[in-house]
Amino acid sequence: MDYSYDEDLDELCPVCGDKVSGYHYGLLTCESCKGFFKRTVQNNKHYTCTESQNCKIDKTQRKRCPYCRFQKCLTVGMRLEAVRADRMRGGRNKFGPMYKRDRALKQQKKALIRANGFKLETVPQIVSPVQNDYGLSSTIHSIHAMAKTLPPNPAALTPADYERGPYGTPSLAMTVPSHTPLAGYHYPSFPNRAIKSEYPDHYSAAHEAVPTYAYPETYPSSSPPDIPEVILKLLQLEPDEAQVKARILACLQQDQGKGRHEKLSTFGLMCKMADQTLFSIVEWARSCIFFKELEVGLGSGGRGKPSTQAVALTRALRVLRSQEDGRGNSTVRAEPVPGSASLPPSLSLVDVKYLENHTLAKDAQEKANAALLEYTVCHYPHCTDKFRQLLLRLTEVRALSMQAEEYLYHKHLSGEVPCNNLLIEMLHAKRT
DNA sequence: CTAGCCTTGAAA
DNA sequence: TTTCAAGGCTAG
Repeated sequence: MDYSYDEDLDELCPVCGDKVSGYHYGLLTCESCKGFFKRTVQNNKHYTCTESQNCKIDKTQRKRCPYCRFQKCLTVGMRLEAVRADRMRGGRNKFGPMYKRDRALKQQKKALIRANGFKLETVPQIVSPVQNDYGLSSTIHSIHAMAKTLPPNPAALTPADYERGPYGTPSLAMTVPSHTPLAGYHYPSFPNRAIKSEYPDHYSAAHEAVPTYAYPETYPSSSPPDIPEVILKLLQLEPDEAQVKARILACLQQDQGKGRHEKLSTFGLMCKMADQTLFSIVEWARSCIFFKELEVGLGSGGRGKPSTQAVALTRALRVLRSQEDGRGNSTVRAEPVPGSASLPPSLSLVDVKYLENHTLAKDAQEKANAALLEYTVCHYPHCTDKFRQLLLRLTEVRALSMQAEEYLYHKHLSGEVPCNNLLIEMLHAKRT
């Protein structure tokens, strides 16, 4: 959904734009499209388009081309199987829980918009009006643990998924349908999308060879996946914690093995560890889905100063590259800040407003936030404040981070931080 | 055939 | 008992 529009937009029928009268056959539609869809499916109607099958469907023209209207019904996600073959009236069907969740999601979004006085896309700025370093990263980290406890297959939900228990076993009570969906309707526009009915058809010729429904795979706004795709992708890229730990340990042992005379203080050791952790973060950023598309030119935009954090990260990346070049020295050799560098995408969420490609970066932030919101609404339906709470944790983390930064800087000034420390390089870059 | 209003009835 | 998304009815 596009959050930048007014919330009233939610009240418009996705087929014709008329006023929505409730959930019908899978999503919020107007009364007329509900009726149209019902008539079409119940009576197994097949229309033809006299034009080129792409007629505009709006409130005034929806009567003109039933073919394109029905096509649009399917495209936006109206469900053939919600039309009952037995014509049973009343009651609830298996879509109930889905409607409920969709409603909750919409409400949460609205509440959020209202509560903050502005639109969701600007939410990142509540978190930190000054800087957004690793905002996305920390967000992902904070939910990583939660995600791990979830069932392994979070593919897009269909109503059938609501009927399964938390461990994938169908719950007995739900396996017998109270109403029979209308089977056998086949709409030629989506030949590849035909799926088999999940239920036996008690009423029509039982177990026909090809009892097919057809509808597009997309299910806009009404059936958010268990775990949003964005989050899944990010999770795939999450560095393996054990690996990171092992690397840090190896690095420390390597130093130890060199038989250095000055033994590192605890603080010194921690700096080393932080340094290595920083590498992991930069590495993560380099492969992160959002950043891959971004190409950021520093200093060439003539649009204010480049992000100092970006500069710092540029250094980090150059150091990383020099390591990769095979000289194998794990000691940091920071290079001078380049006047103009092609920044890998990794840095773009850092300080969106200074980046050339800030539209993409903003978009990434929006996506991440939307995904997080969706996730929290789905998985913490009873904790309506979860999303905000998580965002608040981020502010706390940032506050801590800034304290640590101050501390580190003072330590550095008094000469207590080991030289060749990437951390300090970044600190310098930030402060210049 | 359309679309607004009415009736139903299982789930919440 | 209330809800609300199914199906039904019917004037236009």
